[in-house]
Amino acid sequence: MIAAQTNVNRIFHALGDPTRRAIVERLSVRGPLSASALAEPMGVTVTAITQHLRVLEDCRLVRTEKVGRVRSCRVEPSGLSVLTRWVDAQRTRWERRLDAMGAILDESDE
Amino acid sequence: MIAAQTNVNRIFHALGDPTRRAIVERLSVRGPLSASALAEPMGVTVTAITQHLRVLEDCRLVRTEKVGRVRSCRVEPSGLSVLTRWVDAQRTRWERRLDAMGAILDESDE
DNA sequence: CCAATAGTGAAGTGGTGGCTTCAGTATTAA
DNA sequence: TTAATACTGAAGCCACCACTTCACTATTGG
Repeated sequence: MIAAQTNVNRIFHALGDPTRRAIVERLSVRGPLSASALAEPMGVTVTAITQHLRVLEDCRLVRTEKVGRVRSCRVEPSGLSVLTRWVDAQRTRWERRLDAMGAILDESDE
Repeated sequence: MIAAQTNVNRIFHALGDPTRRAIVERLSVRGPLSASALAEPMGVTVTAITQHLRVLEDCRLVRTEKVGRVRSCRVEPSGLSVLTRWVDAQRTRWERRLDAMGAILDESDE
């Protein structure tokens, strides 16, 4: 529970940065890419990309693997489910509240 | 398009902050709340809440209305759909890429 | 009217985070 | 072996942002 909470925290924080979101988007379209391949069109240093990759990997949004001297990066699509689960939870709570309000109104009708 | 992009930006940034996410969560469970009612259990000043509310309102995650001297706040559930749309888009792209890879493999099989 | 309540605006502070440079390591190519 | 490539670690810089305090306005209850 608490672990899940902190993971929600980290995922939202991770995707709150445009560059990191761009990395995820890019990895979704083009397949596995190296760090330098990611850096090139983004206008940042490879060092910056490495740092972002660490963040994305920590919250399991991206999986990387070092083969030889190049780090191969790919999305971990299941990582996004944390996001959908959070959104769905909000929706459920919201609807539940509406239902409860409806029940109260019905009651006062009787 | 670009407007949508910047809105995605703002929504992710808005929800990247734990306090703001707590506000959204709390408003989903308990109905409309005042700024001070939001501040009380969060351990922050009412001023801080006001600032957060402005951010949440700017990206249409929350709707507030000042009645008398109290600002009544409620969630705008449609605001979260931007989030689900983004996640779905990533999933679609990812699956499309897998399909394309499959097609290539099929081709080389012939 | 007076006091209490609810919120707002401005300004300042501290911390975090994204980015850079630079100096290094490990791998690959010639 | 030498040179080039691909990345990594450390350290520093700077901008942003969450938060505070303080002074103020607007509303409401006695």
